[in-house]
Amino acid sequence: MPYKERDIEKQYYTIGEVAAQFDVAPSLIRFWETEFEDLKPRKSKKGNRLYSPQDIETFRTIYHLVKERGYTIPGARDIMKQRGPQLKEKVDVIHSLEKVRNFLVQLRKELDVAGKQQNPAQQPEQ
Amino acid sequence: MPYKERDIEKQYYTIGEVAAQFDVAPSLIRFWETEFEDLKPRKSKKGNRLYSPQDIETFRTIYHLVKERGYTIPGARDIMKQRGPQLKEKVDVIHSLEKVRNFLVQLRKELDVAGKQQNPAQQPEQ
DNA sequence: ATGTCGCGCTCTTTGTAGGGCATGGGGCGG
DNA sequence: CCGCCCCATGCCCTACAAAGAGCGCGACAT
Repeated sequence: MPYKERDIEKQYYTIGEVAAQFDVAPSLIRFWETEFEDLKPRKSKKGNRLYSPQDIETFRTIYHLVKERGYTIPGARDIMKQRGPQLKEKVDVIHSLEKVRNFLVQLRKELDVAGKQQNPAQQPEQ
Repeated sequence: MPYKERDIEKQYYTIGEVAAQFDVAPSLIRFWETEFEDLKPRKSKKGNRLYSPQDIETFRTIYHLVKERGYTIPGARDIMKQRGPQLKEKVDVIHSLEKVRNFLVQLRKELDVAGKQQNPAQQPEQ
């Protein structure tokens, strides 16, 4: 397993928060809910979707397959059935690396403010 | 004469033969030719496509990715650039790590120039 | 031999069904 | 009133298929 990060995670997110986090439209999240069995968030009494951190992970996996790897929706469904656990670890690793990257970017900002004179390092992409 | 000529003929397949072998329409093979750089068969003087065994292998790979694994065409193109589906996923991780490493190397350079600061960086949030 | 007819295969260009969402309307609740 | 709910419908590309035209080769007659 990838290392466990000590995040203070909210228990539930609204669809708007999830949409903002991944920069997608809420309609896309609702649409994927009709396409992927695994993406079934809780709902409040009123009917609003309540996304747990686990739901976010599921969404992230789908997002990775469809938007970053180029699977069709049926193709992504198959992969999630067959190689779900293995795949999840890879996605976790990539996500952890992205967090580290964000941290480093922030760290450099602080160092720039403190030192501020030399040419800034090129920021890693992706 | 029959021996030699038959041998030469077997070096190449027509589009109809390839289509029959994979049970697809010739139009699909031509379309994929416009989408995948690697699928460029020789052409006769007349302009007819001549598929070598290597071309057949290339087509088989594309067929596998698009029809059996469920990749989109852009997704399959990306995979084709690599040297194998499993390798590709490893390469993703390695590539990410290399980017982070390059960033860190550059960051260390900056720290050498800037000298030591006691400004404690915060843990990455999230 | 040689015209020529037709058939099968190919070519390129143009048409199109459906996948993958987005948008708009009407309603509700905090 | 803003944000979310649920539909229904709209709509733009992707991923091919169909249409229309041309070549070449065998058969058959000349």
